[in-house]
Amino acid sequence: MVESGAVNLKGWTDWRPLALATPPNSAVLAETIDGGQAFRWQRAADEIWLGQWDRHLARLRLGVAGRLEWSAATAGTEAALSTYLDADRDARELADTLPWRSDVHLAHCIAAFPGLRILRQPFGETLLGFLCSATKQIVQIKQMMALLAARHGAVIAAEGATDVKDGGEDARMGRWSVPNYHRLPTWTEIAAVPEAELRGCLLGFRARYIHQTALFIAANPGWLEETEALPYAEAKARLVTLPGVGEKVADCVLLFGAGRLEAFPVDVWILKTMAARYGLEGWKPAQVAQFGRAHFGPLAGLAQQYLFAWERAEARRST
DNA sequence: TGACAGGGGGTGT
DNA sequence: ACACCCCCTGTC
Repeated sequence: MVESGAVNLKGWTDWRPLALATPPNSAVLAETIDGGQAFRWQRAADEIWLGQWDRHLARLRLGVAGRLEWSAATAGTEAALSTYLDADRDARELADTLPWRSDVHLAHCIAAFPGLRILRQPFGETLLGFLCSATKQIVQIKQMMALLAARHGAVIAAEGATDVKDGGEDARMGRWSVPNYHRLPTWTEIAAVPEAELRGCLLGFRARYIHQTALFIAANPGWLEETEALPYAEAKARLVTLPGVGEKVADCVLLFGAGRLEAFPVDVWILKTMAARYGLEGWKPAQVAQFGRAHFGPLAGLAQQYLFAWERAEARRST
């Protein structure tokens, strides 16, 4: 347990507007931050989201006139949030460059989720999240991340606000302590954690992959940063050399953690929807990925996210 | 209320 | 193709 560097904070800043050319509605906001790109957002109250990334702790809500508003408990979070949400780019303009004019289904997906964004998360954290993702649903991945942070990540904040309940494991264990917020462990920190303890964070067989990846990254300083800076194809080629990282995970890391919108992750959902909607029955994941990049173009990853959001909504409707 | 299957956003062999 | 882990969810 890492306890050094604790910062006691007085509380949250006032709510302030975050300028977005195309703000999301409530459902699109949820889909953006809690729809499978990121795994560290939770509903703190009705229509208020609490999220963590890097050393930041922030809240989001939709205010009057549908304005997105933020409040932070950490320093420097406004600029970091702007980067995280890729706020300088207009989601509608980006979507408009997709080939929706010749693709009716894509047009429906875009219309259904106006303002959907691709996040720009910290690269290392994104890698950790998607190493956890194999055959796991979002709710389970979020549990793994919460446990990794609570047990092995440095404390980033301790605050006594009453509008946010569970800061992590402490509350679940019924202790009296004020909830602390922890950042995710760095790769160097993970490298120092025995694999058995990682398993204790519900990682299952992923513990071995994460442990070995951590050892490699710790032994090769700068490797992650160099990888993030490389062109898409080279960065992906490097990522897939890590244990537990295949094509799908590498594409997710580059799409959601490096702003490489040409990355087109193909999971079982996309495989199914592409088969059904684009007549690709029997195609293999690599073939569907090639089709996706060719059909959707340089922002194929954004198209993928619209299709994914549509399928998730469809699945919810049928239950 | 509690046990019991079934299946899960992949990767490696 | 199948093992890898084991938690979540729905069901009886």
